[in-house]
Order: sequence, then structure tokens, then C-alpha cells
Amino acid sequence: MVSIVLSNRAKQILSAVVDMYIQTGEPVGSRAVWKRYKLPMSPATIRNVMADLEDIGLFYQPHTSAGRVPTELGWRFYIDTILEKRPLSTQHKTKIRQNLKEAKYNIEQILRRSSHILSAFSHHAGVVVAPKFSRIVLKHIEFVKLKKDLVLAIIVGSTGTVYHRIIPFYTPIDQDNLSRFANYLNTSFAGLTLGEVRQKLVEEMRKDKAEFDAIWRKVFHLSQRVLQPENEYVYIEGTTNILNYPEFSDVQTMRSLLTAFEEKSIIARLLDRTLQDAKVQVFVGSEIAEEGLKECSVVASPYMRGETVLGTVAVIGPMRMNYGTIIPLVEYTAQVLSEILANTD
Amino acid sequence: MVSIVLSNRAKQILSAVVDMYIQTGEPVGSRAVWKRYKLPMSPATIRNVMADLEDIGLFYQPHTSAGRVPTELGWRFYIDTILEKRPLSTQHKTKIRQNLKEAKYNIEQILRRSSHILSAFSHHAGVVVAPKFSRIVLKHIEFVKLKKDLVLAIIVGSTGTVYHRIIPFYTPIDQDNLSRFANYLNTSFAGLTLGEVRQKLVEEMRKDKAEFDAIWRKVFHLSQRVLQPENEYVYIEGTTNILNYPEFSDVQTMRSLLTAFEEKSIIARLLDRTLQDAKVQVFVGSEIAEEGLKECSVVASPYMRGETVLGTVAVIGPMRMNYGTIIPLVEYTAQVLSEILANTD
DNA sequence: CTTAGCACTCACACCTTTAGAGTGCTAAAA
DNA sequence: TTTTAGCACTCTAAAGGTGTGAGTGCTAAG
Repeated sequence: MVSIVLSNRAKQILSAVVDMYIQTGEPVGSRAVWKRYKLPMSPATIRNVMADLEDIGLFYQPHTSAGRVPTELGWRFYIDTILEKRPLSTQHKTKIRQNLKEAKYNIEQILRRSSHILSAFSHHAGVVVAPKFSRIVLKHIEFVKLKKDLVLAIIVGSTGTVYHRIIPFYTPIDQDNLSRFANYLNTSFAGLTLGEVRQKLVEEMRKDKAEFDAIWRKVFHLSQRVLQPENEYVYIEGTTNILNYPEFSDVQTMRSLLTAFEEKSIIARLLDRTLQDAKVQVFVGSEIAEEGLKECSVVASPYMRGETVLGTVAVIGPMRMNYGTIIPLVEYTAQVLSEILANTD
Repeated sequence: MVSIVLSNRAKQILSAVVDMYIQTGEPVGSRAVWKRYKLPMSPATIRNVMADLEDIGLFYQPHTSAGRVPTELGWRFYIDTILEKRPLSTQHKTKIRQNLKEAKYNIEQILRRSSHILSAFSHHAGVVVAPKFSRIVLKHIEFVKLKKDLVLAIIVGSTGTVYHRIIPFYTPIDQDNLSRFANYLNTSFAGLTLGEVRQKLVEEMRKDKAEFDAIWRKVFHLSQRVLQPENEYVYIEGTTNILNYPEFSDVQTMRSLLTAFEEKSIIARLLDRTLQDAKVQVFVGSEIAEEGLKECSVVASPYMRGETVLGTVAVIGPMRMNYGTIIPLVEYTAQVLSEILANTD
């Protein structure tokens, strides 16, 4: 958190410059801001204040005779202390809620739709990170023997997510035994996260080592492989929206941006850190360590099932995004998502 | 097919110009081509021939004092009659084969890897359209009752593809009945495509209408919903490669291109027509009806399981792509894919 | 402390000029 | 008849020069 104290007037001017810069993307001059916002002082006074704000490091001047542009610190300060959120209209809210509820029971589609909504409403890239595999709460597991040495494992999570894996298994075993084992897992571990199940299994195996026969041990091993965490799935939509912003029109910048979007693991890593804190978070510029996204801002919020954080929804765009409307958008989307997931029992 | 007959010399010059244009992307002049390819004639002669080729419509001159650029017709002719394919090196071949075989049993990953390979080797966008749902051959189907009014259906295809669907089902039914029905489907219809299964079910239901009790009919209906075709899945990788090509550096063109890539259904529609013919196909420029891709070329080949065409692999890039190496690349990738899918029984 | 006035700065748009690549045509050579 | 050298011509793109306007900082008066 930045500890800067500003006079009301300075705040007013900061706010006006930021607002105008969000719209135009060009350096904002004193006269322009004066005309536009009808501030009760002359351009000269505004100029003086702007010079002061530049001294503190909130503004930056591309060249001597240009207007001012907010610096990263400027954005940070604006977001933390001045910004007034503009709640979504009830219209928009019902639209979002309905759209997501339409896809009930199909989690993948719900998540895809969420990223679409985020993108369409914000005019930036909309991102949703699917629930982490190891955080999924086990509801049901099933093994199907496909042929002699191939087993299909199906895991149903409490949110309705379904995972399946085909695993080579070179030990002769019949479907009955597999079903019995699945049954054992279902009765003993339903309600735990897959991560926990995995761990408990290791413990069980260690504890009762003596008791187990060879086959049973193999099956334990098999389920270890089934519960191996997998890559996180990331839904991204609206990446082309960034083409509308002149600050990214440089081919070099654009390539690195789009490459970052294409490499979904980068986005997954970036949004991983939002999981710490169950509320909406904003990252500006170099607060984002990820290559290619340092000129961007991210508004992100985790979504949950009950108390458990599952994944993240986010909007990624240029620093000059309209935080006042986008923060509530992200917040609300996460909230609706959490609600929908809570009701899937 | 175009019916144009050219002298050897004209072919040689066409070939040289095309080759040089592939490398530079800029209009090719007579002197440059003469120096580079050491053709046994003077620039003036080359100029004359180039003028002739322009008359036929194979070349185009951006302005009076510029070199020549192949027209769409020019590309078509070149591809159909002059092009010499340059087979992949054994090195590359084993690399591709190994990479794909590594992911055995995980069809999704195999397809994803295929698109990655296509993109990495061609330096353009690599595309793979997953097998069409209704063409999947049924190997195994299973119903799992999740809760009172929710059924999870799992379909395993003969290629190892697994589909799952969660379906609301408001008729009280126990797991036993569901299993019995699944069993019926497995024994009666395994080996048929899902499309066929769907149709047969309708017939069965009609034929024996009288015999069925209410529940049984509901279950029939349920499986109709399960077998509903779903959107085709498309894997695209390397879309950012197009940023390297100056012909797309115009922001407008780029946006429409990237938008087309983001809207995967457009790509699916485009590649749908390749399913007709089980061999590699090339589409140039306006032969592609799809919005935003009219300045591109597509090299596509279906992949199969046995005699059945399943889906398509393709490379999408600028018209001046290196067809000589890309056609064999696409051909080979489709072939390896078909081999791998053939062995999954 | 605020503001009007003014000199000064700098990017950008616009014009002109120039260099160079490439052409088409003509007339000579093969 | 075909090929080639020579040359005038065309057009683009880069380089340089100029003017305009938005915007500043400073100073001195309100």
C-alpha cells in the first residue's frame, strides 16, 4: 500500500486525468481537462498541481510539451484510494446470471461462458482458470476395464466436473475387482479432495503393508496414477480485443502479448497467486512478473465452493482499463459462479 | 483444374519467381531472379517472359515499376503442375512419430501434439479437428446415477476417445436398470458409429413401441439425448506465427484473421469439406469462403481409422507458404495419426 | 494563493527532393 | 526470328525541411 496524502483538489485532478486517459489513451493536458470537467480553477492552477503530481511520481510526461499520463504508481494509488466502483446494473446482472444458469450441469460450458461474459462486457480478454484437479472434492470414482491391459478411470467431482483417464495396467485383473476397489474408494473417501485422497491412500498403503496381496497393491498404485494432478485448464476469450488499443499496436508488443495468451500455462501461473485471498484483486504493470504481460493490468477474483477456493476468473487488458466497471464485473461473475457451484450436490 | 500450357523456360521462371517470393514476400524483379538463379538468359528476356505470364494472369504487378507477384491463379497453377514435393527427412519423421506415440491412449493429447507439431514444423498455424462425434465407433457406454435426477453418461469410442455428459433425468430409476440398459446398448450396438446407434435406437423404439413400459421408453429417450451430436473440437496452435508475415501486419487484416482463429467453429466449417476426399488438399485464397481467411492458404488432409474418415489436420498460413515441404508434413502427420488410431482396439 | 500572459518546446503532419529498383521499348546482335 | 544491350521513364520509399498546434513552465499582477 502506498502512503501518499493528497489534497481534495489534487485527487479531483488525478481522477479527471485518469478518467480522460482511460478514454483517449493519449497524454492529457491541463486545458483539455479544464474544459471537459469544468473544474473550478484555471488551467494554470491545474498545471501547477499536475507538476506536483509528477514530482510525487504519480504522473509521467512523455516529453516536455506533452500532457500527463498516469504512472504505474499513479494507477496503484488511484485504484487503492480514489476509485469509485460503479456496480453493475440489475439488467446486466440478470443477463449474466441467466446465461450461466442456462448451462447447468455442464461445468465446462459454464466456465467457457464465464470467460465469454467477462470478455464481452469488459472489451478485454476474459479468463477463467478451471478448478485445480487436486482441490476437486471426490464425489464418485469408477474404473472400467477396457481391454486386457487398459483401464478407464472416471472421477466425478462434487461440482459436477468429470475427469477421465485411460491408464495402461499390465496386471491381470477382472472388472469385479476393479469395481470393488472403486467401491472402497467411494465409501472411504467421498467428500475429501483428490489431493487428500491421494495422500490418504499412500498412508493406508504404508500402514497396512503387510495385509495387502500383490494385486491389491497394484490397484493402489493404479489409483495413484489416476490421481496424479494434471495441467490446469484455462479458458481465454477475447484476446483479439487488445488489438483495439494503440498502446499495443507495436508488432513486437503484440506478439509477446498474444504468445502469453497462447501459452496458457503462463496465465495459469499468473492467476495462481490470486488463490491466496478470496476477494477481487488488481495487479498493475510490473506487479505482473510474467513475461509479455508487464504492460497490462489484471483484475482477478477467485471463485469457490463453500469455503474452498477452486479457481479464478479474471480480466486482462491494458493498464488504462475502466476499473470502476470491471472490478464489479469480475466480482459478480465470481460470485454467480460460486453460487452455481454451491448448488451442485 | 486450369488448362494452361507453358514452355519449359516459362515454367522455370515461374518457379524461380514463386520461390523467391516465398522467401522475401516482396515483388520479384527480373534482374534479381537472374542473379539469384543463374538462369541461362538475360534479364531482358526474363522480363519479356514475365510480361507474358502477367498477360495470362499468373503474375500481378503492384505498380508499373515494381517486380511481379504470383496471383492466386499463379499459385494454383504452380501447385498443380510445377511444384516438386520435398519429402520430410527421416530424422523429422521419427521425431514426429515418437512425439505422437509418447502420448498413447490419450487421444486429446495426441491431437494437441499433432497441432503443435504442424505449427512448429511449418511456422504457420497448426490445426487439428477432432473426430466428429457422430462418426465415433461405439466401444463401450456406461450410465452412472449421480443423484436422484442426474445421470452421468460415459461413452468410450474405439479410438480411445472418451465423452461424458451429465443429463438431468426426472424419472425415478435405479442404477441396476441403468446398467442393464447400458449392457443392452453395449451388446447390441458396439461396433457401430454413434450416429448409427442413434438411428437404430429410434427404429427399435418405433418398431416395438407396444412392448415397452413407460420407464424403458424414458431410458430410450435419455440415450437419445446422450447421443446428440456436439460441437466439434478444434485444436489450434501457432496462431501468433502469422504476425511474422508483413502481408498481415495491417491491423485490420490481422484482427479478422485472429478473430477467425478464435472462432473455432469457422475453422471447423472450413475443414469440414476436406472430409470428402481422403487425401491431402490445398486451398488458395478466395477458394476459402470463410470470412477473414481469404488471403490465406490451407493445406489439409483427413485422418482415418481404417476406411472411415475421422477428422482433419491442416496448416493455415499466408499464400506464400512453402508448399514443397508443408504438403508432405501435413500428409505425414495425418498418416501417423491414422496409424496410431488404427492400433487402438 | 491564483491566474493571465507569454516565450518556449516538441511531436506530427505535410511537402519536396532524391535514390534506386524495375519496367517497357527500340534497335542491334545472334 | 529470337535474344540482348541500352536507355528513358515510372513509381516507391526514405530522407530532409518547414509549419502548426498543443502543451508546458515561468513571471508578474490580481
